[in-house]
Amino acid sequence: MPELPEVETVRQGLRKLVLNKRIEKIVLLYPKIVIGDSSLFKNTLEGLTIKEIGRRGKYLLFNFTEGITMVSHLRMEGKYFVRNSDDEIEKHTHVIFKFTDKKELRYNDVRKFGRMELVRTDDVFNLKSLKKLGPEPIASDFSTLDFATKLKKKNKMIKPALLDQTLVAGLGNIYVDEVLWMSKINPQTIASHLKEEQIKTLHDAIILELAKAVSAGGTTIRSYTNAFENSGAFQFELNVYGKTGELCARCHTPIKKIVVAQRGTHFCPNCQKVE
DNA sequence: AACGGTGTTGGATT
DNA sequence: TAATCCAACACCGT
Repeated sequence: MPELPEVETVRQGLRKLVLNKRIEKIVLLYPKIVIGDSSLFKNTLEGLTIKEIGRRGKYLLFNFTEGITMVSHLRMEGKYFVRNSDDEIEKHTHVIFKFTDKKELRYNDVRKFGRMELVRTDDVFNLKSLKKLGPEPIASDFSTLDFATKLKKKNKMIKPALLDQTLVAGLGNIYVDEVLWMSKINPQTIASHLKEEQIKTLHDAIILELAKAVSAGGTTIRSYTNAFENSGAFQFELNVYGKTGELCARCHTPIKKIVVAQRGTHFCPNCQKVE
């Protein structure tokens, strides 16, 4: 499911739903979702209150009282929603955060790939997974110059380079295909071969596209919903992802799908020529 | 009905 | 060090 726009939309919904709620009890139906000692996870969180919910890249950061943070990654299909404590437990619910007001936050994940982990709030950005993240894709953090310098050193195709989160945080398979189409860059172009002008275009497309997707509440392909269980609307703005065989909006050439770095990759063979 | 593909990440391998 | 491959899991469409 979720790339940066979806995670951000989930974050905004969760803030409205669970901020300042106190956890009375944690129920772990599938403890493997938790990284580290699951009893410690449970014992630590019981009694704490959710004070803020942040985001870094595709990671949600739940800040609790007592200087504790839960780092949560939804991976492919993780989702959070709120239920009453007497509502039936759905099939793929794995973690339940029961609040003192008889509401509960439930973590649901069909594929069980998502993970959550407790760390001291002061140590969050020392986590290996967060430490490696590149800048947030907003103009104030994401410098064109720095992006260009790093790309010139990458002896790797641009698509996997953008997916690995170190050049810029938050892009996944959908938005990478979209921003490359926007920038007329072939996904198999070696990053170091990109021209100055293309890098600038790509940089700006990343910022703009992700901002637009956040405004639209993210992209729902099959299962993504936000914390209120609403779908996003950005799927209607996509130009290449899932459009195999449909005509390119710019030049009317059929969109092609290939595999690049083990990921399905959609592009226009006419607009996005290899450099 | 079996098989390949699915929005992600990180550990193993080279 | 860095690039590449693949497992973790369940479901869906062909």
